[in-house]
Amino acid sequence: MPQNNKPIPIKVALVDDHTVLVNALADMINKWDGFYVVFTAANGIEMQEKIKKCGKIDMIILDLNMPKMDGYQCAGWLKDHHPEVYILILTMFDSEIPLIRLLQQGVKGFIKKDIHPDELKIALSTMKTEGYYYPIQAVGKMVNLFQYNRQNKRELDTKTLTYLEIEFMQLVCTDLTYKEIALRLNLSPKTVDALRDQLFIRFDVKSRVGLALYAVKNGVHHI
Amino acid sequence: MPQNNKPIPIKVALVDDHTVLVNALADMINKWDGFYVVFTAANGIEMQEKIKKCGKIDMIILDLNMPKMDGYQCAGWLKDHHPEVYILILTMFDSEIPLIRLLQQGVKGFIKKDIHPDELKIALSTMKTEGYYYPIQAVGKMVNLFQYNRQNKRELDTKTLTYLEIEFMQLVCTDLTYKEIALRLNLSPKTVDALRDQLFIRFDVKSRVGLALYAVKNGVHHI
DNA sequence: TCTGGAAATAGGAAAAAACCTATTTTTTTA
DNA sequence: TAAAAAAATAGGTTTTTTCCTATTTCCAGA
Repeated sequence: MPQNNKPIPIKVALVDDHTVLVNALADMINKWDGFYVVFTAANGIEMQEKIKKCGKIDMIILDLNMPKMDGYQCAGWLKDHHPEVYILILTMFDSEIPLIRLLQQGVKGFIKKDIHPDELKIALSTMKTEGYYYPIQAVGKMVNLFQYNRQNKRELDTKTLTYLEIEFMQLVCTDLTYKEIALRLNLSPKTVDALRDQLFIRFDVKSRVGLALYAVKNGVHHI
Repeated sequence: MPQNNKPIPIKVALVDDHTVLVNALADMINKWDGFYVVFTAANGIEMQEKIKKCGKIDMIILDLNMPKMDGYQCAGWLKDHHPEVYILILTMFDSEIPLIRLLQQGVKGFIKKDIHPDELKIALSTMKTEGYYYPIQAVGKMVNLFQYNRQNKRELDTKTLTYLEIEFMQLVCTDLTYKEIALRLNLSPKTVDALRDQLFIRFDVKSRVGLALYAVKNGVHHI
């Protein structure tokens, strides 16, 4: 079939465990000019299978919170096996913590679920033309990251977490005691105490429960 | 315009803070025969306004987890002001705790977001013809509720919570100590201790963190 | 109205969490 | 490379949580 002057549509895939929503989204995107949904999947495993079966895609929209294989893991796998695919993360929470991790995984876009469909279309179009899309808030965070790296003003940015801090926060969300967490992290219990107290101040919480809920809210721990 | 032999479409409203998704859902439902989306809203306040402006609706689909006014509160308000409206709850988590509360608020249907669109259509159609829709798992829970009420076999059903337990679980998700929680609940600290220990066993957790995460997972606490 | 079971209460002990302050080690960068 | 900053560590104290075991109170059903 001749393509005439119409451009070849961008091949999109959707991965989200909320099946109703992912289907509704797919229908919507299929109606847009220049986009075509190749497949939808409910989790990372299904995504891997369908990529093999359905062949090359240009863009993939990932939910961050999914069972089995979450958005980070999906992004990591895609980076390793299909680095040419543009990744857009669609997330529920207004989390700022995950940004570094997402950038490290080669994610090209990031958008919250409470946006208007028009903004999603803009995000996809921008990814197509510019190669990336980040909302203005995320751009601000990125600027902070650079400032942190250059000026070492850690305390100005309470939201971005180091890899150790992320590991610690995930262990905070378990039944392990701090002593046991210290063992796991190969740190002295006293170091873990200090780490915790520092995070109490940064996240403005007063107890381990506060830390755990912060972790969930910000996508560090998935429930 | 003459309606001929076509039945009058059911007027549906959607309330969910994830704007992209709610719009995609609305498009999907509008394509179905016999249904017509009157309005969508991002939260309970918006819902109240639009009900006044857009007039009578037949059915409303509510997300359980929303900022400002959540699904329970929306359902409560609707029960008081528009008792004739059929309420379908669309929820993210496979929560079983909220069932009693939803039933008390007069909710006529309950469905998870990980279902296939066809099942949503079935749910809406069934609500139209039968007046209610509950998936088979929820029906099992209801049977349990009756068994609890009739036989007092509390320990058989670890999932359903009393009003006090729900209040307690919500306070567990704060920085309050158990002593402070006891004060709020007008109970002795020792009673609160017993309540906690009992919930540890029922939910198979070993610490307050476990309780808090259980609360989030099961829709008792909204983050 | 008696009674079995659940809810509420209690005392006490051990463990863990939270909160101080201070020193050593490592890393950064001027 | 020396100074400064950050990370890791330490000792000790207080508070809170967790875990026992038991008693009292209350309520529904035989």
